[in-house]
Amino acid sequence: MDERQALAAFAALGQEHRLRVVRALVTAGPDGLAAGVLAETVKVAGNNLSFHLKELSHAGLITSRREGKSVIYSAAYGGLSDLVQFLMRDCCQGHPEVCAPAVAALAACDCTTGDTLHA
Amino acid sequence: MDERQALAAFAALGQEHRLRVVRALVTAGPDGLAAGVLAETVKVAGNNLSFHLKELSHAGLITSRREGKSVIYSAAYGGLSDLVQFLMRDCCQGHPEVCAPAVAALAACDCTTGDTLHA
DNA sequence: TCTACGTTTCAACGAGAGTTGATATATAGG
DNA sequence: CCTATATATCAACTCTCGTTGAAACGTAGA
Repeated sequence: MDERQALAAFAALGQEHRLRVVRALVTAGPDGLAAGVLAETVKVAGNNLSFHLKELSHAGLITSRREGKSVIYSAAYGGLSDLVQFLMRDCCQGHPEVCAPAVAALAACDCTTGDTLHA
Repeated sequence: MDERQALAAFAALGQEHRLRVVRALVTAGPDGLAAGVLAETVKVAGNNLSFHLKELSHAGLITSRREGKSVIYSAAYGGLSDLVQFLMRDCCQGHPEVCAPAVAALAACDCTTGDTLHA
């Protein structure tokens, strides 16, 4: 992930409705949510949501697939992972000792066991 | 870190000049950089940079201290760490298995040895 | 084919972000 | 005290972003 991609991703997440959409999709898991359900969840008009979904998709944070009349959106976990790694990679430049605590905190969140991180 | 703080942080990072400032400060380490040096580094006019620095500071991503005539800015590693943890915590909700690869990738970046992460 | 449903696109509007130039504040030296 | 340097603040402008309503598209069932 280069700076341009990271910039688009951060800008996409720096908007209330879009951040809520991403969180909802991340929580929903790989099955994702239909656009209509998502609209109700984040309380945004359908046409407006469509605008935000396009932006999130363009930023590589979500993906979509059609299922009958519905369009199902789901989180692009790879994109989110890349974004986290982009932040951490920068953090490691020059003075790696300063971000070691962050890595330690993340390691404490053992995702394979389903434990959640309480920061 | 709650949603409001994360929103402010993402919005702050979703701007070209501000993202460059943060990266420069993160790379510079705890010693930080003077406002004037930062202005040259990111090629932004001083008064304009001051505006962005205030926003980054308000988002909890950087800190400042005065040293003589200069004001030295440095990265708020805690704030950045919180942001990463905010993303990962959400990722762990509901379907933890999907973000396990991200955690594994971060664990491979052993910051205590100075290794950088090549994503 | 016609209708209903779900979603997307488009143009227009209003609000807010980012930039610029001029001005103000704070510190150090002569 | 006066000047120079470094940074911050302010008002004004421009431009982009987010929202809205109307219309179009695409799909499924009668």
